[in-house]
Amino acid sequence: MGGNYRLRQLHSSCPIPTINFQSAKPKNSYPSKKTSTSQNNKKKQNFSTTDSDIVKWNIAITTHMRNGLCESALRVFNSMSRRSSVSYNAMISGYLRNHKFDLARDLFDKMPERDLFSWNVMLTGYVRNRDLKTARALFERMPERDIVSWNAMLSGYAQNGFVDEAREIFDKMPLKNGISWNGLLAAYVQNGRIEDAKRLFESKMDWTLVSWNCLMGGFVRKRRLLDARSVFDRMPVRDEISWNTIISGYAQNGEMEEARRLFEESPIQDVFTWTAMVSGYVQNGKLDEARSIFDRMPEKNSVSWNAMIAGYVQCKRMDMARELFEEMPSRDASSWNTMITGYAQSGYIAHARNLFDNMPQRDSISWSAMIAGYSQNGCSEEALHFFVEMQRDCERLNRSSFTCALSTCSNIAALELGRQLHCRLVKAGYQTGWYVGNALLAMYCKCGSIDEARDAFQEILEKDVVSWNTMIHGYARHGFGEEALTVFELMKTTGIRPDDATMVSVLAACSHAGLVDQGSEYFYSMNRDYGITAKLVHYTCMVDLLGRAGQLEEAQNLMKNMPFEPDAATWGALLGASRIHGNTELGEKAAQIIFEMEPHNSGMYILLSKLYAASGRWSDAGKMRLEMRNKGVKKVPGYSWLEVQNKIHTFKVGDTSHPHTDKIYTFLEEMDLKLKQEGYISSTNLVFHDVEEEEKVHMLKYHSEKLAVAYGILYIPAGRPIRVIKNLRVCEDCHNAIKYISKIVGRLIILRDNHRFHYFEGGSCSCRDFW
DNA sequence: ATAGGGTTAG
Repeated sequence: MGGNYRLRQLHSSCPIPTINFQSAKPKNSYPSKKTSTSQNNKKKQNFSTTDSDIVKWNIAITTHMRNGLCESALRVFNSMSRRSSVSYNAMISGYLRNHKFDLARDLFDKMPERDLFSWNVMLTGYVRNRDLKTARALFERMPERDIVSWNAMLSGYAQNGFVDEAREIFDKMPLKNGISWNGLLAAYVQNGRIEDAKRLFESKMDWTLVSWNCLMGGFVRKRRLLDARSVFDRMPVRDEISWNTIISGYAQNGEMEEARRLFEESPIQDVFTWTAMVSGYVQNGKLDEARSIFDRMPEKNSVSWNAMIAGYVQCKRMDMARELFEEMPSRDASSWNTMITGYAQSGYIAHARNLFDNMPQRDSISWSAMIAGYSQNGCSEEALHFFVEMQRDCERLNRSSFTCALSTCSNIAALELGRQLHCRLVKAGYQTGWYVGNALLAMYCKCGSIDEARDAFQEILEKDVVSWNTMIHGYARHGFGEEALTVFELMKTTGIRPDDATMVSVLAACSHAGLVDQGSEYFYSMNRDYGITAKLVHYTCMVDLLGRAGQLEEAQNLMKNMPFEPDAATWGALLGASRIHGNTELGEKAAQIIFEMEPHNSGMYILLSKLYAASGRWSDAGKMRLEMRNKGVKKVPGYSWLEVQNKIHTFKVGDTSHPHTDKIYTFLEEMDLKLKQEGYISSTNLVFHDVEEEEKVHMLKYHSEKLAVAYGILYIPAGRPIRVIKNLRVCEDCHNAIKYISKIVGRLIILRDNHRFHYFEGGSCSCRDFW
């Protein structure tokens, strides 16, 4: 590289022959500060450099570097006959500013005499490069340190989630200033340790305005509005940021009236204030109010446009979103990403792909949006392909792309990839901090590794309500109702208030574990103990709980008497219960109502036709299928997939496209014999009657989950669990067969369907056949 | 002339 070569020359050929400054001077390249003619004359006369000349050249270097012109800066540097350490420092700092880390380090290593500035510049370089280990080593090697060095080290730790290390530095510093105090405060706030932040704040007076804002922002992020407000009220001085923080706090929490009142009271409304209001209304589903504010904004930037677009996207009004997207003056990556997400989640994956291909600059969010889109649309192979490409494309995953990637792993249940991400996350120093812990926890839950989920949960230092909810929900979905309730009891002792989401998980846990009485008790305790008003979703949980336990009468009574109109999910719970307990009449009634609510819900047709088939009403079952065809309802195709050696293998019904198809089918044929010996009978009455008996058996045999399980048994080493994911609910016959298979092959088979986890082991399933 | 911090909207 030219730059390196020239540097080497520079250092090996000292002293450099004096050159004519005038001719080497780049045109218009340095500040036209007045220079006395006498000095210039003197310079010309004896070809020597004065100190004030060096200063001028140094300024030139800095100017070039600030404009991103590293080459020009280097040219100036090379042309100098004498250099001070400032010249070197300016070069090093400039290289770092322009992300040329290696050049900076080379020059630092080669410079003749390093002063405190040089060390501090380099220290910051390592910190910015997030190489805390090397930064610390350099810090220890420094011949002397001043408060700048200490603060740089402190903030390095703080920004990368090493709160305890930051605290260590803070405690060791011989001298602290406002920056040091605020650095530690921000470390706590950014890493979610709001209680520590609060304690620190109370330990001293005379905080700067920024620190007041910082603490208030921390409370807002934790949704502790009362605490945030008390900080706001106690602040000795307020700036725009203080007002904007509290206003957006209220807006994000749906308290729009208070937000509006403060908006009017605020001395200044800037683009932040206005946008906070717009997004507040958007987040509370009040699109018209949001739009009217948006239209009245005196000044908009891309964030404001994006907030409004996101509002339309949320309501799946992609036409309106598109209109604004086309109309906005300058789109940033976020605008594109919002649209991509919107299209992908509305099922327009091709539209999403089109935008993705055409956007000027993709970031990790764009990739994640496509991956999530593909996996939600059942295209897990494309999802995985994009995932691998993303890692290649993004040179460094940042904290939020890690979180996105983790949630992608959760969606497609790619446990191995998730584990790898976990390792890379630790290496990058991101294992703690906002959201990352919860994302890891959720990943392990959804990927079906409840033990690793528990470990991840225990590693979260300051568990928030989301952490607890995720853990409880995870246990519930895995069928570990008792464990879920134990965690819930533990949560109550920590002083974290359960919220309505907690209670959904708790009720679901009772439901999956068949704990009717306990579930009812929890349901009544919601309001009594925690002041939580039961929402429709809680009633639906109760219908599910009672229904599964066979108390269909009670379930119906609850639906009649509850203060809400049942929605499709409520009726769905009743339908599921009717199916389990063979009550065709009730199931039919529920299904009819769901048809009216969701005429294109293919799952319901299939569930109902199975219900008919199960009770031998073949013609009704056939009618359902015909009606489905007439109405143009498309059946969502069933997929199952599993991860083997970092690859996702996807199967659909009767799939023969897999390279190991022959082995899989041979295995299943052999398994068939063994199954029969074990007493398994294929429940052929569960498929449509107008299929020939022989074909029926065939269809059942080749369901996607069976193919995936077979592949797993063949290619996953003995002793390891086989984890299969299905995008729909597991077929009843397959469920039955897999129970037997688990016994015959002596393997643990973990199946995630779109409702819960099934642990097949030794001939039985953790769902106890209720799902 | 060169080095350190933090807060608000998508």
